[in-house]
Amino acid sequence: MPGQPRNSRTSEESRNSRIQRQVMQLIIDRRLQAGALLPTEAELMDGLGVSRNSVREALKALQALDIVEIRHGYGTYVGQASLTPLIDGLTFRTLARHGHDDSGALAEILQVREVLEEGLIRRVAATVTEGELDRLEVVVSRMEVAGRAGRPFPDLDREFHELLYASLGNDLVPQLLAAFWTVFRRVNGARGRSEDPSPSLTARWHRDIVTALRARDVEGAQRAMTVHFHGIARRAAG
Amino acid sequence: MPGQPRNSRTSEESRNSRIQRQVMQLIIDRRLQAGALLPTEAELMDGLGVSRNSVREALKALQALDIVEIRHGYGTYVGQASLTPLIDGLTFRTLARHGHDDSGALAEILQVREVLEEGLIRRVAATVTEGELDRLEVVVSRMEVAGRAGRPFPDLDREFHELLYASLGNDLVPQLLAAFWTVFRRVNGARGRSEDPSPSLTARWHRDIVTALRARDVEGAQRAMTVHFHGIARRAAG
DNA sequence: ACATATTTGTTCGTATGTATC
DNA sequence: CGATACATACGAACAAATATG
Repeated sequence: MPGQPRNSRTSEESRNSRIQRQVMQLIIDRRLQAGALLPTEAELMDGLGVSRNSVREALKALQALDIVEIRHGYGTYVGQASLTPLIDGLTFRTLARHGHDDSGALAEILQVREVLEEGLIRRVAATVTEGELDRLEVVVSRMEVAGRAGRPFPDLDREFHELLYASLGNDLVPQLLAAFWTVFRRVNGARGRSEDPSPSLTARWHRDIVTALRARDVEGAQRAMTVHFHGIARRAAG
Repeated sequence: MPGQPRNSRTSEESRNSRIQRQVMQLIIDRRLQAGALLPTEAELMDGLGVSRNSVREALKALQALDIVEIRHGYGTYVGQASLTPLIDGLTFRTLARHGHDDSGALAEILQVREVLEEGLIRRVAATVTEGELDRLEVVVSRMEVAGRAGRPFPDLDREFHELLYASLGNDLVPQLLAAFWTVFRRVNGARGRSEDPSPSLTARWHRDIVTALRARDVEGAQRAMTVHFHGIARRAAG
């Protein structure tokens, strides 16, 4: 039976996480932006007074968080700090926790997406420009073409929702939604569920959203979004 | 000038990420739950046909994602797959991208929280039980005590919002909100901003939320939540 | 096209710290 | 207390990828 970790001396941080912290601090202190070149492993060894293996283990951990990006034979760069770790974590968590037959975890993700998008669509209705609506309509038209042919259109779906929230000027929003979207799709795919049983119906949901936005009908837009999500949920539950 | 990575042979996965994937697959395939003991490094070496260092680097990466948990001298366990990586990533991203003086990144996080909680509170109003309301009221009372003494109460605040969404039965929701909350607090703290300039006001916002919920006043609850967030935003902008 | 320097990737050996029995 | 099993850490060497001349 494992007890709590010993930790004899007080506030002793593990070597590895200390190095991770130091590298992050180095990036912040030197104002390094994404894509900037980091010190080499050898320089970090000297600067931090640890072995190469320790440096490498810390860098691997930071790479998993997309805080650094390592290129074989060239160097280590400051990473994008994207939400990739969230995608990986949520995907794993969903597959590992509920085995291979439960859909409860997917429903949780879907509920978060639904709440977010229902709230966001109201704000979008106030800020979206005619130009953005035109671009959205182009995407919807392509959805309808695919839908009539019975072809699913995951990329168009993703593009639609990304375009939709561009006018908010909040970079976190589209990344977060894209993360949830990706997890949903990955887990659904890993369970062998069909991609989109009725593309034409999905296309119409999106058409309804644009129509309501064009009319600056806040309530209607939110209602259309709700319908959209209830449609997804019904499929996922089956 | 660095170009794009070579990647001569198509679909070549790096060794390290392959090992990571294999370990995750092992957990899923064996139906290992959080806290379960994983094979030792030596066993993984044999099983995957790679050296100890490669195994260790992969495990460190998985540890950063909270997919495994490594205990010195004892063994490696399946992790909680919490949202810790999201917290770390968002904190770093906020501090690194906007330097030390901008509050735009904090505003983005706050907007996501606001949209989420405004949407969630409406659902809570329909599902929350009297017992849960009682517990919420206890927390609020303690807030008011602290508020009258001028003491900030970050832990009570966190507990309130966690309790609030418990009735939804969606485990992801409180974890996600807690993650945003932690990032906000950490970044705000790293910038030397005062914790909560007027605790008594904060306490009243929470009181108003409970009062509206008790009356099953959906609109009022959402309005109270909006007021709460606008208050936070006003402070963060200063 | 070739050689070379630089940088990361991988492996091995060894020693040390930590928990269990 | 010792014995055992395990993770942690360091150092050295070679392999592979990349850039430069």
